[in-house]
Amino acid sequence: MRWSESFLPTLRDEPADAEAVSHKLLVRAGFVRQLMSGAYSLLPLGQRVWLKVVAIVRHEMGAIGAQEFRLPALHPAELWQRSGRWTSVGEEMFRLVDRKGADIALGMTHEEVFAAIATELRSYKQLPQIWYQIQTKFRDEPRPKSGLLRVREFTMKDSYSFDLDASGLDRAFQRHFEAYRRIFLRCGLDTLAVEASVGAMGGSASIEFMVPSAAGEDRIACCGSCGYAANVEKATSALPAQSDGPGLAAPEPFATPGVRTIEALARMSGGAPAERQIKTLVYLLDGTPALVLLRGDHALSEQKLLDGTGARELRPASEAEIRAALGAGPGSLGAVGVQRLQILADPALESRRDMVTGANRDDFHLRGVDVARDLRVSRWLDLREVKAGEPCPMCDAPLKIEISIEVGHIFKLGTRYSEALGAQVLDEAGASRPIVMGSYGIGIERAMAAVVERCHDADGIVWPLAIAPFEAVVTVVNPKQPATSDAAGAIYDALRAQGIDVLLDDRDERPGVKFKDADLIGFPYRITVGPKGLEEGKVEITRRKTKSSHSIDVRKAADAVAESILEERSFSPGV
RNA sequence: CGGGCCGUAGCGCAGCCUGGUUAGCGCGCCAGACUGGGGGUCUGGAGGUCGAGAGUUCGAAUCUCUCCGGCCCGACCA
Repeated sequence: MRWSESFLPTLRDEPADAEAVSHKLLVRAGFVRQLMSGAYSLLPLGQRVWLKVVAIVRHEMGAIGAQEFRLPALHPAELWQRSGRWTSVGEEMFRLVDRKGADIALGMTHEEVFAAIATELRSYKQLPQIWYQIQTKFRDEPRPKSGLLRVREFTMKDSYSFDLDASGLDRAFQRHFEAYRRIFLRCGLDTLAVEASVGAMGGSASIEFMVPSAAGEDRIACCGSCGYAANVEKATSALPAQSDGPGLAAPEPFATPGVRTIEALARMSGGAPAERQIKTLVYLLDGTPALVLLRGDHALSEQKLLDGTGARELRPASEAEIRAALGAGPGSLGAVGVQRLQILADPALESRRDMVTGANRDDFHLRGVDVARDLRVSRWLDLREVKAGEPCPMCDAPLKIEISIEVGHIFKLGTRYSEALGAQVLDEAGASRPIVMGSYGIGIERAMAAVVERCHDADGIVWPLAIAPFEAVVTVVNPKQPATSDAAGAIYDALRAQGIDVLLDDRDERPGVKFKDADLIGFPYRITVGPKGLEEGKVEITRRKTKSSHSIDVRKAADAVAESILEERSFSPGV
């Protein structure tokens, strides 16, 4: 392709307000344009990258025996009502009404539709199956942000596995795990596979593929020593055992005027350090109030509370609701003597003695509380959010917390959707069994943006060869001179003849403009053809990644670049 | 949904507080000239419902109200 005949608009200015580096670069270098909040047009350069990522995904999905489908984005409400998600997903689903008055959804994921097709499976002999598609998803995000990283319309590769039993699911899950590793590696992304909350998707286990980046929205806890890694929504840590004194024969109230916080009680004379306090929170779980107990210096993970209780919805109780439930305001709450409410407690409190907690009477606390003796804990649940520096649960090395972008997520779903939609097969014994499903997703545009977040420098994007919009650019320094333009044209033709994805920058621009644009867009190889070099029969080859360049005989340039590119292409990542 | 900010040429912005010629600037764009290895110089030019509507006023980009759109922080998030 000749640049002079193409629409490849680069900009001098960055978009205002944008925070994410990838977004600024993708706009400036002419890959994307915003249409509205959360909806982006891919320009020719963006589409080229998109197609290359998709090609890698297709290749690796094919390699694990997956078959490609193409499902509608328009879904009948009835299908989502059958799984129960018509109501449970809430406002995140785009909904519309057709001319006949029927409720329609724009698909945000396709468990229901694939499960509906899977009802045609009749025999265990037809299993296992892995089905996938690459298709547009619609999610009415409350806050789209950071360019392509969080949008309302995007492309997802979503696949679904169908097996007779849990061990079959384990195999499909493992295959996806390995395929995802390869996909991201081939795209130039080092991902961290982390244990994650299954969230509203349901199921027994899930793993997220995370790319560490400040532009991310998830925090993950990881151990540099043993490799343990988990989303903070799921992560745990080992805590040193606390040794408590014998305490008192019974809890003893004491006045704490004006003390409303853990810190204030820790500072007060006669108070107690945060790790000797019991933090009492009141939450409404699907509308029912419950007490949530944590050590004073620990923070609640709402996702863990959600996952641990199986509640569909949760929110902190209002002050009025707290008063109605416990008879005191926040700051003086405790679980001692509470009979009617469910009490959920974090294991860090187990068998602690001589603790301090609120007395359910304004401006009073209790000391000498013995958890086992004085509290009627309904359930022990891991509720604590891990903090950086706490010991790894596997090896005790200190954990790090990293901000990351979620580029892929794989779920062991189980039979939730197959039962809801009636997808079952007869097993060897002739018994009907619901198909065991898994679901697996990759956000294509988000992966593209994640690559840019990771691969850029002060001058622009540094695309990995495998997904660069072009593998090379031939920059003609003075295209008006027949000698340079002919030499550049010959190199361009020779590269194309060898199957190299090459762009000819034959624009009538100053050299500096072309070099800046080439760096901004991020072509992995640049061949500079100009009068200075040609006087000696030379052209220059520059690697974007290293900014290193060398002169080479003009007749050898095309072959040298082609050879280097073909060699780099053949790179096939291990797992 | 709560908090903050912003809509003026393709992009980035000034002007608004204190209403008053023909609404400006930089980049980009078009024509021409000089130029030609890291966003060059000069000359000439095109391009605007000042987000929309209503109001106040002799007069509104500017003041008031309503609405729409966008960004950032938080909440939320498969």
